[in-house]
Amino acid sequence: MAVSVRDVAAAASVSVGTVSNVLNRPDKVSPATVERVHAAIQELGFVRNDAARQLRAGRSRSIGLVVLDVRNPFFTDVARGAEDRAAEDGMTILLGNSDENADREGSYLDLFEEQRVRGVLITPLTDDLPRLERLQGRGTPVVLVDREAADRRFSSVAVDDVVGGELAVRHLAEVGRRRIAFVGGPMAIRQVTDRLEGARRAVAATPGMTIEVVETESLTVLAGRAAGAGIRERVASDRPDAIFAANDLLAMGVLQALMMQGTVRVPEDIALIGYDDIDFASAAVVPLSSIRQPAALIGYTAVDLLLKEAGEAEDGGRERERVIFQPELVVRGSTVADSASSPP
Amino acid sequence: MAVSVRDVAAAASVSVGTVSNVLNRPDKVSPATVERVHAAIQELGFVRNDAARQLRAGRSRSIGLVVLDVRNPFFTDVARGAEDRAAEDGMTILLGNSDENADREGSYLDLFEEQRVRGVLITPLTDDLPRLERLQGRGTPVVLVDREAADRRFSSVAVDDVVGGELAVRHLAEVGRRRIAFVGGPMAIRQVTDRLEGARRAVAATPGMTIEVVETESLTVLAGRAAGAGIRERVASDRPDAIFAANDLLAMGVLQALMMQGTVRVPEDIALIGYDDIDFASAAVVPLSSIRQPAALIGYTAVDLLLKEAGEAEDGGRERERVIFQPELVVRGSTVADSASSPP
DNA sequence: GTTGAGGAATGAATCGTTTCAGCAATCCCG
DNA sequence: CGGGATTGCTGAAACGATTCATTCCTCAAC
Repeated sequence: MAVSVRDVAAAASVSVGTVSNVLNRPDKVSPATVERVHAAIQELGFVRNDAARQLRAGRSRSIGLVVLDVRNPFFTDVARGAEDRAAEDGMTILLGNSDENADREGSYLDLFEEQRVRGVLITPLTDDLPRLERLQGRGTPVVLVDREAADRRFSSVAVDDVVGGELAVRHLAEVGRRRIAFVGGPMAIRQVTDRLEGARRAVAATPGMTIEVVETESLTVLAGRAAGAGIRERVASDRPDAIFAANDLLAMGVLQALMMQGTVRVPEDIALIGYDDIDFASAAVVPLSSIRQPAALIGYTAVDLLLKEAGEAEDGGRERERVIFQPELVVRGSTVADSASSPP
Repeated sequence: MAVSVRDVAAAASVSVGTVSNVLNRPDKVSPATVERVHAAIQELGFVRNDAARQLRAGRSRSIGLVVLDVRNPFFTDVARGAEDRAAEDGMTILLGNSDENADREGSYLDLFEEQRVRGVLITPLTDDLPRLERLQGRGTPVVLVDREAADRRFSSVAVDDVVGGELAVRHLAEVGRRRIAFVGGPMAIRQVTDRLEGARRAVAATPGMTIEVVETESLTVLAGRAAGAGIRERVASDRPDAIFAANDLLAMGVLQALMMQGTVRVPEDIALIGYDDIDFASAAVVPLSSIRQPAALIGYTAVDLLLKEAGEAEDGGRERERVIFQPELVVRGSTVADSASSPP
C-alpha cells in the first residue's frame, strides 16, 4: 500500500541512497537522475514518512507549546509568533492547552517528550517546577513563556508584569482616580500577583490612593462579569472610582456588568483598565484602555531562545537566557472620556 | 544519551520483547517481572520514542485539523470538541491555521500527510477539492468541517447555513425590520454565500422587505468596523434598520462603529444580529443576538466520523457520511430593546 | 515416569529513511 | 599517459519499538 523510497528507487532504477540524496541534497545528484527520480515520485505518489525520518534523526522537527488558555487571544498571538519563528527553520509548533489544569499540563509534557520535540515552551501553571527540571535534565530544553525564571535553571521570555501593573495604576492616578479596585485571580498564578504588586507600588507612590482586591476564580469573561456585578450592586459611595483588571477578558466581563441597566458610567463613574491589549479590547463599545504586551514577539523570541539553546546543547555549553520586555500603556475610552477612538 | 528499550531490558535482565510487553500487555507478564521492568524504567528515566512506535505501526495517533482562523473562538471551540473525542481514543489533534490562505492550507496538508495522520479534518478555503481527493485516494480519510460535502466523495459535518441565515432574517422581520443589510465576505467562502442565500429567502417570504449586501474582505472585527463605519456615515434615511453580519467577529466590529459618538442606537435605530454565538457575543455591552452553532459538537462529531471511516477503510467498505446540525436563534439586546441579559 | 497444556520469556525480523564508507568513471595536469 | 582529485552513485548499517514464532519451564493428569 504505502510507497517507500525503495519503490521509488526501483521505479527510477537507482539506489535508495540516491533517492534520499535527491530529496535532501539535490545538488549532489546529476540533473538527469534528479529528474528521473522526481518523475518516479510523482507517478507513484510517494510521500515521505516523517516517523522514519525522525527515528533516524533522533529528534523531531517540532516544538511543544503549552499555554494556560487557548481561548485567550493573548496566547493565540503568542502561538502565532512562535509559529512564525519556527517556520523560518522549517519547524512546527505543537499547541497544547493546559486550561489551567495540572493534569492536562502534565499529559502534554509527556506527549511532547515521547515525540522527542526539539524543546518545550510553557507558561507553567504554578511555581512548582521540578517536573520541568527533570524534563530539561533528560535533554529537552525548556523555555518559560510569559513567566520570569526565578533563577538560572531555565531560559525565559517575559514581560515585566510588576512594571505593567504600576503603569496601569499610575495612569489611573493621573486621570484623578484614588479609590482603586484590583480584579483578578487566582492568586496562584504568578502574572496575577505580579500585576497586583505593581499596582500596590503605584498606590504607595500616590498620596491618598487606596486599593482593594476583588479576587476571581479564573481569568475569564465570566469571572469578570461576576466581579463586576458585585461592584455594581454596592451603594454608589462604596464603589471604587477605578478598576484595574488582571487581564482583558476579565475587564470585558467587568465592563459588561457595570454598564448593565445604565447604573454605572464608564469612564465617568468608574474608569476601567485591562491587561494584554487583545483585539477585542479596542473593539469593545467602550474601547478598553489596557497594558499592551508584545504577544507575537514573545512567542517569536521564545522559539529563538529555544533553538539557540538546542543548538548549543550539543556542544555542552548551555547558556540560559532571560529576556524581559517592557509593557506599554494604551489609553482608550474606558479611562479617558473624550479620548478619540484608536487609530488603525 | 537516549535510553532505549534495550537499555531497560539490560537493566532489568530481561529481553526487549518483555519490556515491550510490560509496556503494552502487562497482563501477559508475571507481576515480579513487571515490577522489575518498571523499576528499571524509573531508574533510567526511559521515555518511549513515539517516532519508532509510529514507524512500526505504520500510522500515527494524531488527527490533523485545518481551520480558517484560530483567532475566531468558533474554531477554537470546534478544536476543543475534536480534542475531547480524540482523547477518548488516546489520540491527539494537530491544529493547523490556514488563515484563509491557500498556501498555508496546502503546507499543513503536506505536513499532515508526511506525519501519516489518521485523517484530516478541514474547513476548506474554496470549493476546489481535487487536492483533498488525492489525499483521500492515498489513504488518508478526510472529513469536511462546517462545510457540507456536495457529493458523496467526502464525509462532512456541517450546520445548515442557509437555514441559519433564514432564521436570522426572519427574526429581524418579526421584530418589525424591513430594510436589511447583509455584511459579509469574501464571497468565495461558502459559509458566507449560504448565509446570504438564507437571508434572501427570508426576505422573499416577507412582503415589503429588502436586502442590500455590504461585502467585506475578511471575517474579522476590523473588517466589520470598516463596514459599520460606512453605514454610520450615511444620512439616516439611507441606513438600513437592521444588519445581519456573517459572523460575530464582524458583528462586533459593526457594533462598535455604529455606536461611535452615539450616532446610531442599537437596537432602536438599527437592530444587529451576528452568527456563531461566540462567548464574546454575550459579553458585548449590547449583548449580541446571534445564530448558535454547536461548535464543540461539530468537532466532536467530525472526529467520530473520521475514526469510524478510518476503521472501516481496512475492510475496504468505506462509508461516507454527512451530518448536518440545525442552527439555533439566540435573542439578546442587540435586536430586542428590553430583552433581559442572558442567563448563565 | 511420561505426556501435554499453558504460562512466561526470548530474540530476530521489521517498519522507512538517512548516512557513510566505498566503488567506478571521468577529468585535469604535469 | 599515470596518478590524484572529483563526481555520481551504491547498498549495508543504524535508529528504537513491536511482533511473533519459538523455546523453556512448571505442573497436572494419567
